[in-house]
Amino acid sequence: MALRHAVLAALLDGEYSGYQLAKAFDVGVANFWHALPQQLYAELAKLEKDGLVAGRQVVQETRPNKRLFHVTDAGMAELEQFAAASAKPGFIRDDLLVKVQAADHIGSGPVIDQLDERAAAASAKVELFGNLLRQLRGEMDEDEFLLRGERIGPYLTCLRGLAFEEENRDWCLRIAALLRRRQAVAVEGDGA
Amino acid sequence: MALRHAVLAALLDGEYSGYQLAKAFDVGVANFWHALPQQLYAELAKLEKDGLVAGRQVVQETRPNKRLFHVTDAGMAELEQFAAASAKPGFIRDDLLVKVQAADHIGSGPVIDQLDERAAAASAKVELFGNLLRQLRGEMDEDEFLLRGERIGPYLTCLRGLAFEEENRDWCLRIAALLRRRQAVAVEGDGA
DNA sequence: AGAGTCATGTAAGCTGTTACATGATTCG
DNA sequence: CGAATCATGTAACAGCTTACATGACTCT
Repeated sequence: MALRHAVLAALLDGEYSGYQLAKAFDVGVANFWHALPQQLYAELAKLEKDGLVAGRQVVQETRPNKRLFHVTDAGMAELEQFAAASAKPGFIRDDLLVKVQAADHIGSGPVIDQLDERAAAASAKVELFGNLLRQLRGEMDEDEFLLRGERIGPYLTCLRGLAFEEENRDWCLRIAALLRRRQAVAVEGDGA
Repeated sequence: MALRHAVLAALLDGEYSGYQLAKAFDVGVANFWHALPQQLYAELAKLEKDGLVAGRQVVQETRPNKRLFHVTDAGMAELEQFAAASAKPGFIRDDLLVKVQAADHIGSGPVIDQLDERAAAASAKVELFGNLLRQLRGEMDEDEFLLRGERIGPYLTCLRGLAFEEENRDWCLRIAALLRRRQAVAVEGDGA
């Protein structure tokens, strides 16, 4: 059970519909977990069946009706139990790393392009996370907020996401530049 | 197909048995992908059936016989095609982040312990990766090696792994310290 | 008029994890 | 003499991704 607890943790911030959760777990944000809408609808159904979340129907006029979910007492207990259990280490698993690993045995051109793309995507996320952090802490400065803020969970995971994307961006740019320089060196070598 | 290409990329460095690959893809190293032994044996069987790798039997006297695999021409073509296809972004997916996200709604004690553990594990990996990098570049200094070294793929992915684990360690230590301070502040508040 | 958003799912297939199974050798 | 290493798998299950399906409303 993996997504299960991520959904419960997300619902701590208030009531959300499947659709709203889907946006939060989407490519754009995904500061502490990632999942597709289908998975979320399925997981919410299971969570409700197990009594860990409860939903209430909200009738809308100009929009389709929706169901807003919140965590039940049983859900809180489940989360607490999860938090106490030992966590397995999280791993990097990234296609782009595989390509870089192979880059000197295959054509590095396409890999360089993808490093550039990824760097741009990472930059965008850095900015996004920066904005999100500013929004979460509001008027307070960071130290003050972290010590006395009421809901710091999302802020902390967002900090991790920010650091991750910054590293990502820097690494991609560095490796792209390097592979380009190596291409140039290889051509020189051919000429001599 | 995900693991598939990771295995092909790993086999670019030479011949490996399933067992040896399993160690490389294990918790300890896993600088660009992670997988369990069972998965690797299964994947190698599939890759061989598809003609992307070929194995040769090595008879040993004091040890069980083993099969060493290498990438075929078809395998290289497959890798090249993979490298050209656009990569989907890699996501963070980590139990510990979920726990931190929920930390201010549940008991933060167990979470703090796990942050400490994770920081220690990350430190160990930082050292491991540092050694690996030194070993890979040998006598050369880094810039020289990166520009003119023959096989830099593993070095580059290891750099990414190193940066990731350093971030991981720093974040865990920072958050653990913070949550402890908040516990102290909360107690003060109760007393007042 | 077409694209995007709101809103919710089903079904099939692929990938990854957990548990189980075996057996000799080497190291402490 | 017990634990770890070498060496290879099978079987069952859980989790994730891709493709498909529907329909009204809003913005450009």
